[in-house]
Amino acid sequence: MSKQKTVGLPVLEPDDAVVPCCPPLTAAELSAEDAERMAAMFKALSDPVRLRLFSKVASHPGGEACVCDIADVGVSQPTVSHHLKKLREAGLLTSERRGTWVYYAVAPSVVAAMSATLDLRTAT
Amino acid sequence: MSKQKTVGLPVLEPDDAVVPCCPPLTAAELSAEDAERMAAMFKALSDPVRLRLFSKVASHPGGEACVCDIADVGVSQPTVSHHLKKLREAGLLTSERRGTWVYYAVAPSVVAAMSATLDLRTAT
DNA sequence: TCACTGTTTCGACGTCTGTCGATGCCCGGA
DNA sequence: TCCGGGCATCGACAGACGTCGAAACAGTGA
Repeated sequence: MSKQKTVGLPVLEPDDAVVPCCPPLTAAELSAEDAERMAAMFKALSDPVRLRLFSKVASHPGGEACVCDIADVGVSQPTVSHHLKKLREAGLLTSERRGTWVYYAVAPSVVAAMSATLDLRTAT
Repeated sequence: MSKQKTVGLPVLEPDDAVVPCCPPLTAAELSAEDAERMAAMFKALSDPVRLRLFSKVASHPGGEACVCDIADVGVSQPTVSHHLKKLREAGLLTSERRGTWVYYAVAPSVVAAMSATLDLRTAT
């Protein structure tokens, strides 16, 4: 819980992350743990500012963008950084520092999992 | 802020509802208004209890269930009712009273729209 | 080395949200 | 008509969340 000040940016290891959690909601009742995990992902997108930030990253060529390119969403930069951190912690974005700038990119597998979870195709 | 219309709760007409809001997040930046609307839908699923309730309804045969069948999620009944109301207001569920019991059903179009919004297939 | 810029972290504040018990409304059965 | 059960609403409270300014950190260029 306490990432002190040792590393600049952990970037969230792919195998330690949030990935495998998403049976379709129609398949069976979610367990309490799965519900907790899924809710955290939806919560990450439950804020307009975060949604716009995510959209800006996702719609950028290559699915990645510099903070400086997306920071204009009507709130202060500390707030932007705060929201990007939330998206990172939810596993929806990854970050990478390249010289002066930090680039954020979508984590396709996690987003695809969310989409699949909402897939209602079950009975035909 | 901007919550003034309060939708009595009458089942939410299909054409007056929350439906058409969801371009894929990769297609273009969300406008502030669209972001607001989408965020509201994600927020409805951003709570573990709501997610379990929704899952219970969605996984029931026919995609509908009586409140009495799904109310066991570890919180009090007023709380269950409160969460179902939230899901209803977000357009994800519809409710219908049948005699003594109230049945909730998923609104497939709205859920499908959310799923489509998260679809990352775009650039290739 | 220093100065400058981009980004994150910190601390604080007001608001929103989930939760509960108590209460009220609606319906079916006696 | 009254009673009883299912569900919604009300009012209140603690905790979480979004927001900001100030400050710290990281890299570049001179």
